[in-house]
Amino acid sequence: MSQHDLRHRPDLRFNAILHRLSAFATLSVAELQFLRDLSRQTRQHDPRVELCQEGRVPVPRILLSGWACRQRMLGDGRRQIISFLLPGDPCSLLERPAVASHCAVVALTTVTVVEAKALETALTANSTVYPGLALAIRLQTIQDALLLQDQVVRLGRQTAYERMVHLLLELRSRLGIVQMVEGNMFPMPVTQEILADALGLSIVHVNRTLQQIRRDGMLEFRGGQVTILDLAMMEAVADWTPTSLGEQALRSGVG
Amino acid sequence: MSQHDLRHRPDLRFNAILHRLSAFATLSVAELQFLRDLSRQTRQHDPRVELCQEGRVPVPRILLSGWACRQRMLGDGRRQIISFLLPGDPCSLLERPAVASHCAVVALTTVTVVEAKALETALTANSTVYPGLALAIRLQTIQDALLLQDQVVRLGRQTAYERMVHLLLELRSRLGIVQMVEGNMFPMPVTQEILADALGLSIVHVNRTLQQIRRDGMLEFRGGQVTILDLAMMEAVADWTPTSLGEQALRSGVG
DNA sequence: CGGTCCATTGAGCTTAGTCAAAGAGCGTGG
DNA sequence: CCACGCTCTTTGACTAAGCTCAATGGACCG
Repeated sequence: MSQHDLRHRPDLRFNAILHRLSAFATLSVAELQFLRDLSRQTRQHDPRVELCQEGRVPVPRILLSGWACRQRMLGDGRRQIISFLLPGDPCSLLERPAVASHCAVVALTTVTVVEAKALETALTANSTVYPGLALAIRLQTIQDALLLQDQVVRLGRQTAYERMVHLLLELRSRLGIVQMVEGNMFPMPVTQEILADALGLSIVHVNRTLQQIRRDGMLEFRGGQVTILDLAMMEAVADWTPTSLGEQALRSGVG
Repeated sequence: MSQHDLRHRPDLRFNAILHRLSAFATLSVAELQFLRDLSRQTRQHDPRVELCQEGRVPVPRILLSGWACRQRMLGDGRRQIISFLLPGDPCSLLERPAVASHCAVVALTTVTVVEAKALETALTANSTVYPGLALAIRLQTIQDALLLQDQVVRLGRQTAYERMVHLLLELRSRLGIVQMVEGNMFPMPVTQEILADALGLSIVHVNRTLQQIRRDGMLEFRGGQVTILDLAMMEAVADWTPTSLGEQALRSGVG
């Protein structure tokens, strides 16, 4: 299968960062050029590689392609995925060492990352040089906090079925920003074990829940691709609100 | 009973803000005076009052006494408490409207709050006037993010028993910063329903879990006061790490 | 004294977890 | 080309954590 071709064409990979950041602020020509220069130096990592180790001083990066996650391990091996990092997402960029080092960032698929040290120094040294980038990164951080609140609600007060649907809606929404949703399809390159660790469920239960959702005609899930069949039903099931992602709130909060 | 006397003596109430902020940064005499002036104007609210409504433009405040929480409601009435706000905690201070308006802030007890608009303007206008306060507030925000990660791990991967112990350790640790832990006792002025909504459990199960913890000799819980009896056992049960609160990480991240 | 709010208890049920085994898909090497 | 091993998905049977419903008891208050 070649469903990943699109995501691995270099120009479109770069688009992930571009789309993500320009979704949050209007970027000047100079800023776009800066990002372009930045993304010349990419590095690849295999699945399971720790991009940031828990307790280590973090290196600022931006994810170009592939999926990663922030995660925490309990003493006996239980894992909780705090959040997913999708193409275009910065990772420990302009974060205090304290926050970044508090949980590990791990590649879930093969990932391409950009070293963003230059961006970080440019922004901390003089915040007026790239005002658009500064704003975009700040809003990105806010988005992050909102998603974390959603995660808490999911884990605390939603059933397995609702959790799964809600997470899929979140991923669809976020992938849409970086143009990775085509029609009602989007890539989903993770195993059911990973979904289990994100949703606080067992692998077996994730499997059965997904089957139920498919049987109810809400979506298809084959070959690493999700196809939404009944968006309205999914939104009703998951108690989804458009502001759940914070897009509208973000825009209104800027002006 | 008069176990709340201490917390209602004005000078000690003020100490909450003082303790909280000076735990994160060394404050100058001018900064201390600024806080003192700020806390002249206090306002009281009853339990269940919404300090910030979901979707409204938030007013920057600091909690002087009493407990509050950030919460989100689902369409059918289910409630999830995102985080507890304790004395000394700022509430939508220097937060983007987007984040603050995404969930409601509700008083859990009678609360005294300080309007912190003046602090916010002072910090945004010129960040060099009160460098200590600016740093303290920034670190406070970081602390918040770390606690949210802890909450995700609790809800996602810990049992009811572990969750409860872990939350109690978190509260003890946070109350310690504002000098509200005396020996191994601290105030716990919330109902079991509130604990349930914070921990993603039912009221009944919270009740049984607390009983089990008491029976196991880890703590006592009477008259709105918790007494820790076996801290080591609690830390072992909850997989507690000293950096869980981020205190150490915070300090190391500053220098 | 009745009312209200909260804690507690019991019984039965449901959701989700565990254990174990069987397919399915894929890459590799013979 | 096929067999093997690996990883991931799927299924069944059973278990257990936690929920719901319903009732009781205790404390406080007007």
